[in-house]
Amino acid sequence: MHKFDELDMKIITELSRDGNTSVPHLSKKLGVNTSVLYSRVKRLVKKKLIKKFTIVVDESLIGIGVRATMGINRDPKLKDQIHKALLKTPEIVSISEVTGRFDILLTLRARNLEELHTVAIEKIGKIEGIQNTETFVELQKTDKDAVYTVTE
Amino acid sequence: MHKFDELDMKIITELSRDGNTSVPHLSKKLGVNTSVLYSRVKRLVKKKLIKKFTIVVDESLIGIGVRATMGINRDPKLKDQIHKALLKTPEIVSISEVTGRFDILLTLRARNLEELHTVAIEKIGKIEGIQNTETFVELQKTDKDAVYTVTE
DNA sequence: CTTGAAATGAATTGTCC
DNA sequence: GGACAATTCATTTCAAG
Repeated sequence: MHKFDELDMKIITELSRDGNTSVPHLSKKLGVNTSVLYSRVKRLVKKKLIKKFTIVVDESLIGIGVRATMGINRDPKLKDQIHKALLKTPEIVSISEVTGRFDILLTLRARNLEELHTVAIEKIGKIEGIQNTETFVELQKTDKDAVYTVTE
Repeated sequence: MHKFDELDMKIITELSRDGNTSVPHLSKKLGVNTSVLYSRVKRLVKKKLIKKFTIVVDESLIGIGVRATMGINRDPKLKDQIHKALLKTPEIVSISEVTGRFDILLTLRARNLEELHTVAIEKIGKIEGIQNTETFVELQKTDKDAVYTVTE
């Protein structure tokens, strides 16, 4: 995979930090011509290295006070219908099938611990085929800024 | 917290989906005046409900073949220095302190299983005060689009 | 306070080197 | 890939409802 070079990595690193900078501004920062940067960004979007532009929302400001990860074991025969049921649960943010002690790891958000508890017991715990759940309530989270480099 | 209304929620939902739409375009979609939308977006950024604009990168295209979650138990006395050591490990994407069976959940990325294994054993496992680790390799992940609504 | 439109300024595209 | 000119678009401002 030699499709992307160092400049591409710099572009996605910068856009990860601030996806709203204008191309002319970024071109000055990176010391490349604006025309070049326009075609690069367009290419990165076209090749899907940039999947999408988005925003990061501070959910604590709109009443989301609790985030948690939940480990789940399930009946393998009911895999698909469980996945569908999880998709329908609005408090679930992501669903990962994993190796190891659990079959699935979920990321959840809720207004408070009580609501989280209700979701865990009343909604997720009652999905047919879910054998046991274990909840890890997030106390503090640190996200790192992604820095991309050429690796191959 | 009655600071944000339905229009604000629509704005952040749309910008989550596409953080690159122009304000005039969005104003047509939402049926509100551009002037209104300009002041709204500015306010949302100022109030930090929109933490930042960013991009989503498809890491599989640049050689990141494996993602995993790792549960860790640690010596509580060495909490801070462990956190620092984890911050320095480039393969670690996020660090969450949690309740339950583990003290910390990490998100990791690596080029392949071998590299993940090396990071787990040689880097993370050798940090002083880390008592045991358990790795959950991601086989398949589903992320949901966030949809924000007024909740209070 | 809200809307819309006009004026400004900046971003984007295309062309040529 | 780089420079520039032509164009299009976003943004601010202002005036009227």
